[in-house]
Amino acid sequence: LCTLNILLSCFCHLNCMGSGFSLFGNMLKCGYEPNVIILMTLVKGLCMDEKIAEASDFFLKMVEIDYPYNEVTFGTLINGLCKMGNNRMALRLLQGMEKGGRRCSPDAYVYSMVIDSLCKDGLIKEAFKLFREMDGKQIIQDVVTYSSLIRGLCNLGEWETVEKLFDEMCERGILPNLITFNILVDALCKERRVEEANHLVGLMNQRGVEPDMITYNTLIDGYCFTGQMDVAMKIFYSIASKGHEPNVVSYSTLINWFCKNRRVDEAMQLFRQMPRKGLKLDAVVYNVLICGFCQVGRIADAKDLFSEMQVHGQCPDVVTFNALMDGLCKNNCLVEALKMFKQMENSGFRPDIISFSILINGLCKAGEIESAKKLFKCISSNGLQPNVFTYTVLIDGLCKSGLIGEAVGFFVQMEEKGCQPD
RNA sequence: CUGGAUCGUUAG
Repeated sequence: LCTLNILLSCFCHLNCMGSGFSLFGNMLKCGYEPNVIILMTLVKGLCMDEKIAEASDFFLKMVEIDYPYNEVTFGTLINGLCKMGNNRMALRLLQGMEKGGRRCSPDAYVYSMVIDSLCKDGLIKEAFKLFREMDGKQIIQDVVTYSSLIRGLCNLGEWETVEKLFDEMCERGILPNLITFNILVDALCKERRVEEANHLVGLMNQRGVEPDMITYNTLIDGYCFTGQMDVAMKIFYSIASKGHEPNVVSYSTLINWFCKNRRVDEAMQLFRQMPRKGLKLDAVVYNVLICGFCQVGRIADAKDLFSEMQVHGQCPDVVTFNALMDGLCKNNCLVEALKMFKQMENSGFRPDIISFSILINGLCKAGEIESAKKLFKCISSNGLQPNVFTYTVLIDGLCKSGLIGEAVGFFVQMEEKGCQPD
């Protein structure tokens, strides 16, 4: 095991986590019980992503000097795993805590992290299992544990359970805090129940929980979402009287909705106010506007913003490129979109599944079915998986070109690959 | 002084 671990560390050093994982897989197949150390090596390598070399160095030293890893070390690592969406490993590590040479008892922190992560994957049943497991281990759930679960349940629309949990936590003296309320306010808004959300904000005030900028931004987005931009603007302007100042998110929320309603020039006005209010323009605001201009066909303006953001020191990201590529595709500039795809890859940005879907869609709509299929094949070699969107644009393209047989083939394929048609 | 939950942006 020791030898294998060193090898594993080497993979980490070399930034070859793929090899690291296959080694790990082989270890399991050969019947080795991975110990805490092995797992931590693996995790650390993953955690740091770009900083793998340093992380491994550090960890090797930890092992050498029998560094007293503890609940916090575990917490850091489990958190890293969760953030990467690797629930399986996070769970393994959670279970491994008690088994290591130095026994660590899992605490509410690690449990909450994993519960939260499971919830974000919609695995509410698993999350509840852990929640119960805590009871068995006499680990007392706290406000974070409850808030995470509540958020997960909200996302699944399980409101009855939400209410039950909310009451339960109150009864146990675990009082909902600002974040708990913000979660609920947001969930109500996303269900278009904005008035209830607003009412809840009143209620939290009564309970002595002061709304913060996140609360107000959430409401602003909710009112915009339900077509009540006027109400949203009122809230926006009333923020100052509540002792806060609108921040970047407040602005980008409104700008986004002006764009969505094709009111790009008003969006632009708000945008130009931001520096005067001392707000730093971030990549998101730029992305919102670039997308807005593309959607009304003002590609030139979108490109201007693309340059401007770089001048202002904001690095374009995948979203920026995707928005522009989509705009180009939909405005008969397919060739330029493809050029941008190359430019993105050359400047070290990894296209995501959305990039591929956009281009496949563009190719299909331009009648370039063959190229679309070719690009579809490239998806897996980029370490990505086609999703419902990807399949849909391709199937649609095939159908519209009369290639029904091939379309059916992809339909079958998507189901086989566990991608649910919607 | 170390680890956990909440708001805004891109594709059918």
